[in-house]
Amino acid sequence: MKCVTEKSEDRIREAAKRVFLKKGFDGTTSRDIAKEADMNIALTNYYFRSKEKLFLEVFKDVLEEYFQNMLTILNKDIDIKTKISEIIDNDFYMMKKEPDLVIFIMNEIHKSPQRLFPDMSIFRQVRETYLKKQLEEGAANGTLRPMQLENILPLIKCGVEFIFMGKEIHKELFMMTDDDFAKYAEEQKEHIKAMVCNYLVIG
Amino acid sequence: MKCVTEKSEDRIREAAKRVFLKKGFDGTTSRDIAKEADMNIALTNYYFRSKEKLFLEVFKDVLEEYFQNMLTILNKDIDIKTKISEIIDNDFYMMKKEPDLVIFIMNEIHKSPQRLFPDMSIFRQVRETYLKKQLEEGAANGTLRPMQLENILPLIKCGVEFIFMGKEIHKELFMMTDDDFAKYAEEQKEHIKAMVCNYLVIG
DNA sequence: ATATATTTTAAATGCTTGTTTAAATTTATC
DNA sequence: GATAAATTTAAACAAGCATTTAAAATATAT
Repeated sequence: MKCVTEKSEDRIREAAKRVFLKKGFDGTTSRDIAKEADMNIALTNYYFRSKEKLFLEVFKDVLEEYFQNMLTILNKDIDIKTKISEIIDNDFYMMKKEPDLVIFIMNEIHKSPQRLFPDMSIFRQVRETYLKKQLEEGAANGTLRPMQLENILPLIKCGVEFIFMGKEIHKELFMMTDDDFAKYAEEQKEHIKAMVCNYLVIG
Repeated sequence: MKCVTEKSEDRIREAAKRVFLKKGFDGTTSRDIAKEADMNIALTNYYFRSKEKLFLEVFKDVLEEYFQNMLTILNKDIDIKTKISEIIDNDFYMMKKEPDLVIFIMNEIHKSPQRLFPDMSIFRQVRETYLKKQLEEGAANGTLRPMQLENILPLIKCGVEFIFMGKEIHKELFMMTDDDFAKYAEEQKEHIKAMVCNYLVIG
């Protein structure tokens, strides 16, 4: 049933995002997208010229969605333990809200990296956050273990993202139900916070 | 050019593994596999009945390859710091040797978990290793922070696997060449070892 | 050497793919 | 309200898909 208040182009873009996230580029057909948007198949090419171009638009949005909230937190003027905790909490929230997002990004970039990095100004923004300055100052005055942004950031993010990307294999491996997993993930989140802070913050 | 000493069935299986790992199930065609094996297209179905059945055979092998070396290390009678170090080194070695393996497993299971867990006796073996006993004893005598296998194991594995799965995005994000990344990954490996050991081992 | 079974082949099957066409319909402009 | 532009539609396109067929080639057994 069509929502008349919304532009067709946006309807297609949003439908495409849902389908691409779930099935990946190779697993998605133009007809899947048209059906999800409840529109004629020809309209996907009328508005976006090709499946490829539609995908690139969606992918750019998805990649920015992945970085945007983290970027805001990285630039906050808060102490570094709180910052790490907030990044991890945000990651946790994101993985629950959009369980397909990270594995989708990882997989699509892994399969064809060259095609997916056109401008990506968001990358520069991640490189130049306030956290970087905090790390330098902390290392200089001896409160933090000397580490670069590229070393600490993956340590912060990998824990939560890894168990959610591998949710089904972790469930099977450790014989967990969905409820078990939810409780397990909460435990794991606190372990990660403590482990990373213990390692980075001296004393 | 055909290798006459090798059975056709095995040639197809090995070609299929290479292509599936690189392109995923959806991105792989039967013709891709036949071409990689340098054999007639009809032979894939002559020996394996369907692309799906061939994939399931390959996937089972790949999943066992993922767990097998780790399983051996988990059962070694060595102290727990050494054990963690060996698991991480092994992960590192595996990611360099088979860069597509982990993201492939994660992605395929994420997309359709139910179809990929038939018997999986390897999972039980992972659950019942000597490490589990070491964790219980260490927690009992106060040398280790009390943790379950399902909590510590992902912490050990996520660091290395995460940066290699996201190799291309990390290269782009932090403006690294392949050589830069190789050095960076070595650094990161040592950070992970130290961080996990510091957290698990008391004192 | 001949008969049988196995393996390989080229060709064809019917179906799905991304994309395009041209006509029909709706919307905007004067 | 007529005309032009934008949008939507059903239908078709060629190409590629997984799979099957039946004949040819090869290996095996008698």
